Amino acid sequence: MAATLHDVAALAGVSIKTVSNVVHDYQHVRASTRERVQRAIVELDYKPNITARSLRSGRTGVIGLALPELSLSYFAELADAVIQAAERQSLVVLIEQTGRGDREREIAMLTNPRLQLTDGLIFSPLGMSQDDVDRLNVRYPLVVLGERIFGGPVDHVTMRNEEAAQAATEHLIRTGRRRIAVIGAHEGEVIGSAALRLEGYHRALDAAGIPRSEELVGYVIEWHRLNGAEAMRRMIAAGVEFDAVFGLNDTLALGAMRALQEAGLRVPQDVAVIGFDDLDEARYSLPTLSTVDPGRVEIAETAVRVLAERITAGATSTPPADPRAYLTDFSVIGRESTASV
Amino acid sequence: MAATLHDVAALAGVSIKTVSNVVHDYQHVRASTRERVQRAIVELDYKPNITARSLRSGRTGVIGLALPELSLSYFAELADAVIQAAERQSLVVLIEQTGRGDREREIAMLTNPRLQLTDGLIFSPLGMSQDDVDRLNVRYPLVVLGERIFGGPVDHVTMRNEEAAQAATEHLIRTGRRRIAVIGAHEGEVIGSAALRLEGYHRALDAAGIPRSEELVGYVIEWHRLNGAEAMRRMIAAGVEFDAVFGLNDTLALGAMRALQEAGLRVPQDVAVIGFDDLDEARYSLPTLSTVDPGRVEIAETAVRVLAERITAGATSTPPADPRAYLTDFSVIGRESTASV
DNA sequence: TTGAAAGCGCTAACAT
DNA sequence: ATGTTAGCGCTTTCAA
Repeated sequence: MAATLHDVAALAGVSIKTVSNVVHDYQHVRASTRERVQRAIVELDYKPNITARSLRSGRTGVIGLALPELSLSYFAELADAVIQAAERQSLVVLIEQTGRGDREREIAMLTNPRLQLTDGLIFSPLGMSQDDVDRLNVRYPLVVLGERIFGGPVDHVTMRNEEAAQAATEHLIRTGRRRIAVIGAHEGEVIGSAALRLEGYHRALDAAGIPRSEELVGYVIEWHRLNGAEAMRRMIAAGVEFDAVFGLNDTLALGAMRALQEAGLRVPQDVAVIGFDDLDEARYSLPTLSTVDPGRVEIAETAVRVLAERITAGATSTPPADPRAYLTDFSVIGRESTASV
Repeated sequence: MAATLHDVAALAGVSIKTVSNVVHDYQHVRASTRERVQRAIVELDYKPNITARSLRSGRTGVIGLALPELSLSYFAELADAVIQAAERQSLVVLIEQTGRGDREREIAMLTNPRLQLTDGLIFSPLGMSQDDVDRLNVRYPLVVLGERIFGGPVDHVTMRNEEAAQAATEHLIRTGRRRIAVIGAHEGEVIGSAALRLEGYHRALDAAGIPRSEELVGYVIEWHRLNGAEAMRRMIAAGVEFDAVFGLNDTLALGAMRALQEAGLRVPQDVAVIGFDDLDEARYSLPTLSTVDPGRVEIAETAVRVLAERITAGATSTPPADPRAYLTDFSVIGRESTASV
């Protein structure tokens, strides 16, 4: 059995309060007493019981991170960043997976009793929508990521989807491209990353005086390589002419690039390609993929910081009286796939 | 403030024991009483306090997973599998990252107080070695993954590296290849995945009567795409002749494939390529990458099951008196990169 | 400067 | 079938 405060107190010949004082670096402890206690702590290899401490304090030092799936590279890299940011705040991260856009599971996650020993939650929904905004009315600190829900009763951290997508498209236009295909649109969807990024794409076209063309929009169901490749193949097969492709995320762009190469089209000579996300693998494809860094690390750091602040602020009121929205900076990263030819 | 057992008991006009009985589906509760209690539970929205329960029971329902980094696809996919397996056992997973082979951090992780509210740990070291085997003598349930340490005092789950690598090489030989390069060896290393897989490669050559050739071994420092591409480029630049490449993991193989294509070599016509790991992305490269599925899902499931068993068995003795080793089944997955030409 | 003691919310042994 | 009660190990008044 592990040593407790009582064991240490008994060995040092003091009360548990004194041991507790020493453990917490309380100032008013006589030096000799402190030393005696410290020796006992070392001798018994005493470690405070975090569960007991949590029961008293109501804090566990654990935050939850609910995301779709770690197999999706974007979320794996996001989780990496969140864990690192949490570590700097002496917090530890418990990860729950909600699946690829499973609305029901996402809603259920918000009341998951497994989150009980968590001080707060960073939540990245993929299936919920604006209609579900009331579900965010939870009694614990919550920070929401992404662009499924805006204006909720909780803090929100997200990227500048529209502006970043516009910048990516402008990057293509700047290299002289005019027939710019976009891969990854969601049929009839008006919320979420797909809709916002598509809107940014349209704005860039409009600003440049390039007419919009429905045949240049590639629709997909999911944002995986396969879908990107299939949408691209369909467009090629339909005889659509284009000189550039904007993949609404890197994975789609990589899939599209594969389809282009299969069809004998050279990247970037015949077709320039740009993605979105700045995944690790965008740096290693052939050719390397130009993309947009949407500020993933900043998103993680902001989310953890804001959550930690709400936790520290205590249960004054949850949801908070002053929910805030945070937007991260983005940057376009030019690589081989959009190099001038 | 959240409702407690006492609140429910008061409202229902019973003792907390009765409420507890209802919560735990204890049989001997009069139907009318049960219903009254249940109504009170609903009315007060009572949720058992897991921290308090943990303090009593000594269990938290949380297991730790310590791995190098989620940004490394293999570990992201492993974590995904572990979380899913844990969920089936009603366990939740807390993830700690130790970095890319940082021995010190790995050793420190084993005594990390942040793991206190964890019932046990699944540990995937990348920097520790056989010399550190004594460090695994911890006082909590521990399952070790990988091939850095064998014969330790704890349960161990790993893949059949040698046999799987031999099978991958034989797959290449079966398609008529004789000059088989291998990418990813670690200079002077005798333990770990690299050494084991290299040994499997050699065995396959020996069995087929193909002479070993040092010039066909590509050394790298890390197992990333970049290293695979660089090692491949060096070999091509040195004028080494080969008709196949075995990447000691998928990432290396994908990097090597990029270098081959840069050099104008066709895959699989000029050079066949096979990897190791069966990452998601191996299914989407151009050409799709043949690989070995080392049984990642089985590793995760076994690790969680064994850990859960040790936890349930209780603190009879940790380390266990009968540490066991588990080996998973593997399978070679033939895709385009090794298709017959 | 140090100690005594009351809980945090729950489980489980014991009692009725 | 239901109630009483003693802790789990810690923090935190309140006293001394």
